[in-house]
Amino acid sequence: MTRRRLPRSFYARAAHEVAPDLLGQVLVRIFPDGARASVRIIEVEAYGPDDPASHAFRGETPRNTVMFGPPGHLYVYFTYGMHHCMNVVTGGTAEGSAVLLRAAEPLEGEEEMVLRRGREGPLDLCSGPGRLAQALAVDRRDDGLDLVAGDGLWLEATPRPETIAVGTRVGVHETTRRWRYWLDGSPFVSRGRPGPPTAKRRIPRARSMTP
DNA sequence: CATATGATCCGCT
DNA sequence: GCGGATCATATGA
Repeated sequence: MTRRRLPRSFYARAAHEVAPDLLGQVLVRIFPDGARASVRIIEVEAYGPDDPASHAFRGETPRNTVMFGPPGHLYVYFTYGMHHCMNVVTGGTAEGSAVLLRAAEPLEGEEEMVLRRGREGPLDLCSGPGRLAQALAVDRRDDGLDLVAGDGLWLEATPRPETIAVGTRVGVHETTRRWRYWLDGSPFVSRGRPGPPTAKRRIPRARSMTP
């Protein structure tokens, strides 16, 4: 199967527009040792400008510098003393918006991911932001990585996915911005369970975003 | 400096 | 469902 890599223009839109379009897209990882893995994006969350839940809300700091750079780069942060989380920078340069990758479905290289995770079973490999980063061996060395022009990690375009569910973000008590999106009914969603979806939509993917 | 906290995960109950 | 692990980061003294 031949797929096109997502172009910079895909990322250069508002986070809450990019987020649902990321669902179903394939994230490809080439590990430092050359092994390959790929996963299908199942769940994401958008973080925009003027968003109190965003790491960028209080301005640029050494940690979130990448968020204020050009779109299409990876923002990786370390949290809870033991987990890494990966984000895709969106919007315009210096806007400070991004989409958190929360869960995915293993496609290729499951053996590699089992090794990195120390756990078996496809449901336990990438179902959660910390798990996903660990399965793909992503850490702060990957902070700032270019998803469009770099090698090692990139996203490939796929046909439009099934129904998208929408809900509130994990750990964010706010009902106005329902910026958590996942593929409805997928068993690969993370266990940060905010309850049932508050809406289901069929979001047509822009023609330029599909092969 | 000191301290509070977190876009989490896991094991146990 | 709950609490512990474990530390970078941000903030205030």
